[in-house]
Amino acid sequence: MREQKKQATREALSAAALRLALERGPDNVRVDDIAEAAGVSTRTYNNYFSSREQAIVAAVTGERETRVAAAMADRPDGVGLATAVIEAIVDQYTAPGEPGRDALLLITTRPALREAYVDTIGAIEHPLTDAIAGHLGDTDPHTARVLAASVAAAVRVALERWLRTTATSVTAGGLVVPSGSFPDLLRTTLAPLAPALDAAEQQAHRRRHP
Amino acid sequence: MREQKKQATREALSAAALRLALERGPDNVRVDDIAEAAGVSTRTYNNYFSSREQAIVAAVTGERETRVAAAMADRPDGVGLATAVIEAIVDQYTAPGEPGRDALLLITTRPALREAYVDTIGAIEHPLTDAIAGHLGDTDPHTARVLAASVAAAVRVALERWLRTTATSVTAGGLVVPSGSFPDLLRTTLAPLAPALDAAEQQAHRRRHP
DNA sequence: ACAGAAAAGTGCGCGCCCGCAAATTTGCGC
DNA sequence: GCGCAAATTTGCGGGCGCGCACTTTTCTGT
Repeated sequence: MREQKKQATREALSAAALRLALERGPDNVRVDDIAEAAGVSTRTYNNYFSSREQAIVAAVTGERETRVAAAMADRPDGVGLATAVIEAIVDQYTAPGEPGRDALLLITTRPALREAYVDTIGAIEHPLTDAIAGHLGDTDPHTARVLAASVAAAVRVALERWLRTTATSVTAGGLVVPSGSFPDLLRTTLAPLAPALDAAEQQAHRRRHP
Repeated sequence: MREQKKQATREALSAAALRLALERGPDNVRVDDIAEAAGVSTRTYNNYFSSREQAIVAAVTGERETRVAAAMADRPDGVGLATAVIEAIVDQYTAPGEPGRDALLLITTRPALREAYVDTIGAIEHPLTDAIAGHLGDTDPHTARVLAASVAAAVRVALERWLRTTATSVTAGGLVVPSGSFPDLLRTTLAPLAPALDAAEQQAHRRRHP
């Protein structure tokens, strides 16, 4: 029950942060406002988030770790590791849909928020490590960790590229007009890592059937 | 000449930061002290570094980008890409030697400094990207970028592991007693990425000789 | 139900970060 | 050398981040 309340507070804080940022623009939101809107003290706010940007993007990226873990768990063991990983990640960026469209627009527009958003990608490393380790048979968790970190790095590269190209293509209509879908970009970006994932998988297989 | 003076100021600042941190311990160094020691205003200090930690670790990691670029340039084209990259990186962590031994001890001891130190690894991405792109023939800079980012991520993983294991093995004598050499750990950690580097190299080769 | 422990929230205070605009220094053409 | 433009430095002011000690809330065992 403690845990529940904690998550509730955290969510209230990031929700308030996002709402206020959308209403007045991020630069016109004081930390005090966010804390007050969530009904906690400023100090408590800082116990949850160490920057305004973090609080705002958390409203969008909150349960990504869970979602990644679920997406990996959904892939049956039959499919190759590389495909499983790549498609699990692509899933993350196809589902979001409507609710946070203007939120994403806000984030991708302001440099400070963009940076904070990109930084959140690191959060997928842990679930990815576990999932990959599972596929590899837990024989070498070290390899799983390296591969997960590499995948996260590649996703970051894809995001940066996408943000850079779309930064100039945000039209007056207020809608993002990406030059190509982000899922495609993700697949292209992750492709160079497939050989590494395949090799690890094969080696694990070899180790299981010597 | 402007550029010279700027670099001089930067170096003076990080040198002062490191010296003071070593003398009094990092927590007893005010930003004002660093600025004063370097003969500039506090505000100028903040134009160069956005945190005390950054200034301190910069004294050790300053020209890493240059060194990585040089190490990659030294490898002849004959050697495989994977080997070239791995050995170029290993070079970075075998050469340092004496001058900053106590500095490194300080950095690896304090959590805040450790984090800042680990964060500096991202700086190798750019030179690595260029070098890899060179080896791949500039046909697909995107792939080079992804591979460089992955390598950097792997190095970060190696560092984190090394820091974690050595954190508990710092003895009363004040000397680090790593459980195995860091270069070996680096090679092991980077190994899973070799297939990806090889595959990219082969593909580039195929593209050059269709 | 109650006492004590453990954890979350809070007020205070210090120092740091950084935008802004004015002052100073540097670079360049004459 | 001189003066102008560009770049760098600086002081100021506001807001933020966080350690610390303390209060309040929640959990646990009896």
